[in-house]
Amino acid sequence: MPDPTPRRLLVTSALPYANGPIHIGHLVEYLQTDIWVRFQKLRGNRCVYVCADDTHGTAIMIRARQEGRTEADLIAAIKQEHESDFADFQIEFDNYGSTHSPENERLCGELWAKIRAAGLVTEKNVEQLFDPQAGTFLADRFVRGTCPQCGATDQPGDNCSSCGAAYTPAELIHPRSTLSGATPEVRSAPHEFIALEKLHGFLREWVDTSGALQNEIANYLKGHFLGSKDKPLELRDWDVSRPAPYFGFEIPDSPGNYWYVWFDAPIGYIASTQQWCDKQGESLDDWWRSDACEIHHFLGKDITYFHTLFWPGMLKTAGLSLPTKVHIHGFLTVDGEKMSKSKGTLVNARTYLNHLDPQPLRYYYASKLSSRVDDFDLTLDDFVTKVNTDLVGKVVNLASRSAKFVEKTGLSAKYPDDGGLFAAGAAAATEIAAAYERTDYSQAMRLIMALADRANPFVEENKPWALRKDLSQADRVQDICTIALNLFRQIAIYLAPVLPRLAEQTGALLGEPITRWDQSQTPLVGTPVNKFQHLMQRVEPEKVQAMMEESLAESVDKKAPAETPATAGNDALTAALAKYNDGPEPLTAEPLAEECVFDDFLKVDLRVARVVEANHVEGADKLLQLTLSLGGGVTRNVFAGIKKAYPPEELVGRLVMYVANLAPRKMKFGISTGMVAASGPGGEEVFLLSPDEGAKPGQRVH
RNA sequence: GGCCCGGUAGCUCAGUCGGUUAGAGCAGGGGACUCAUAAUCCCUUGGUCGGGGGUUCGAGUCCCUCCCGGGCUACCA
Repeated sequence: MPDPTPRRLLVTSALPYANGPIHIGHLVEYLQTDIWVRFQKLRGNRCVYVCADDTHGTAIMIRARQEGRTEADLIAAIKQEHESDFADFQIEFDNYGSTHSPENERLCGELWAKIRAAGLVTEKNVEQLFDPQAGTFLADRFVRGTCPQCGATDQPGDNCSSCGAAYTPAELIHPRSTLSGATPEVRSAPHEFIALEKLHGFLREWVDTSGALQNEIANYLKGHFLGSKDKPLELRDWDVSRPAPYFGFEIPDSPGNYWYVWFDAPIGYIASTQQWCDKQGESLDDWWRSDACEIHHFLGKDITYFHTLFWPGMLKTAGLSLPTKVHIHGFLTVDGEKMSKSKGTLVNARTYLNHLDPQPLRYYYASKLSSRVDDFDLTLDDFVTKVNTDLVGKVVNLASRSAKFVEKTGLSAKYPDDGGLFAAGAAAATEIAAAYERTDYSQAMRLIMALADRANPFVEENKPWALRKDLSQADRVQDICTIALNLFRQIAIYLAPVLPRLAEQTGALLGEPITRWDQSQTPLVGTPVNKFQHLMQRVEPEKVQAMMEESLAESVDKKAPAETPATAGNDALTAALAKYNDGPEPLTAEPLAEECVFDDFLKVDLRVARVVEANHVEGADKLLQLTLSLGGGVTRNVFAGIKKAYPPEELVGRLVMYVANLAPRKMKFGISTGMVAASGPGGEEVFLLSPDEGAKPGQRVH
């Protein structure tokens, strides 16, 4: 049952920022959207899914600078990563663009002109901190200093994490730029503002009556920004420009000023549509200036503000279509906690893919997502059991237990009496479709699994494996498997938006591709059945474990270099570091080794040992021969390359660090058993390690 | 502090307009089966629906209040 008249739908996901990789939190949104888009296409609707990288702003500019490359270079590389991550998660965009595109620049200019013509633009001077060393204005988060209220040091530029006071970065005592460590100065520059308050009436009307927003979102907007009807709040002017230098588009009628990233980002939706239109020979007006086209935005609750006030305001002023629906989702937690880099729970898409197939995550998210703004939890144990039980145990099992019995005969010519199972499944299509339509995927998944729960007992009761032994029952076996496979196929169709690969494989198995929702209404009969192949692998807990470990390892790797500039933020630490002024050469010469686990460390048996003899070695330039005591009369013979740094007589009696279980090594002058630990590049610069007073020979170091 | 969302079985969650003995899946226990990726099927244990009060013939559901968790926001509603 397709919709009576095909709808035209333009669908967007929020634009990921070109400053980092896609992680499993982002994926909630792209998977939610992709499932919806696939559902719409399966239903026969005309649906176009556009997205783009969000590339502008100070953060990108700074990062490019730090990495010594151009912004264009940086954002091109990130875009490639993003696109391959999405593709490998089976997220299919009709167009994936960039906000740094000619189409976007042109459209920004067009919208800007309309907004200016409507009299909404005002100019005001803004005092902002300027980093004289980096030569750039500083966003609040690039400034840290001492809280003017409570005196806590190293606080962010907008509010104090200690006492909660709110202030401007200019009010900080001892402010410092986190970019250069320099003391910023206050500079004044003209900024362009959009007077949103002039659209107050329109926005209130839209929030109240358009039906585009979830209830809780409408409440939130009224509570925080619009105010109640009898007690309206004033909408603040929106600062939409940034002075140079800024990576973005220069405002044509305000030279030296650039559009703020949040001005050009949503316009990126239109620009991406434009690119798609150009490729398809379509007209942009049919998508952005047509009542016949629905516009659906999917985004996270963190950016509600931009998409539900500014964006409709901009669209309205520019004479473009308003969003039909803004689908706002909550955040992902992992094992009940906020995702955290340091805990490794903020798993990158690529890290996931290194260990697991995308379909389990697609299904798991679907089974948890509703049309509400609630957060939901990725419970790792639950993830494993749910996916394995539902998809492998129930759904795929239907095919895998019946397909091979009909490999030779194919499906029965006529659909047999199944006691109404297929018809009941067909009837469920309406309810399942309605759940998908309102993005209540968890409900859809429950309804679909209920079908699988009815199909398996059918196979159980009819025992094709037993009947098969009786040749006279061959037709009956074929009938039973025809039913089982059709029930399976019906489920695969319903799951196709979530599990596109399974749908493809099902199409291949039964010789008819799954392309339309209404294929669920008619059983397949009289067609051959291909050789059955595994349709899905179960999720092994060990792989999930390995993924989490890799994720944790990544977060540790990245932390070390990132912390170097970040120390500029901490007064006491900065002072301490300055006092000792240790240079970077040793670390540079020999970077930190790959992480190992404690068990790895334990493999090395480090012991305290006493040097009881130390002798020159005849004919050796660098070596001394040492006899080490581990106490209790246990001694070891070691050749150590420390001759140029230590005269033997100075060594006798002292304690050293001894690598006790190193495999003995035959040398020109004898066998060396283990080694003495020392640092330094070698030659005269060798520094033996010794334990503090009190250590005893033979003690293990750990 | 304000606002919003939650609290239902060990876990993850359904529960329509207030309507009979509160449901599912997983986990636990017992059994069956052996076609299927140790998959499947049948039976089964388990809940003062966060506490208290109220409205009602009847409350998981509506109202008040308190407690707990999460989110947003911040001296402004």
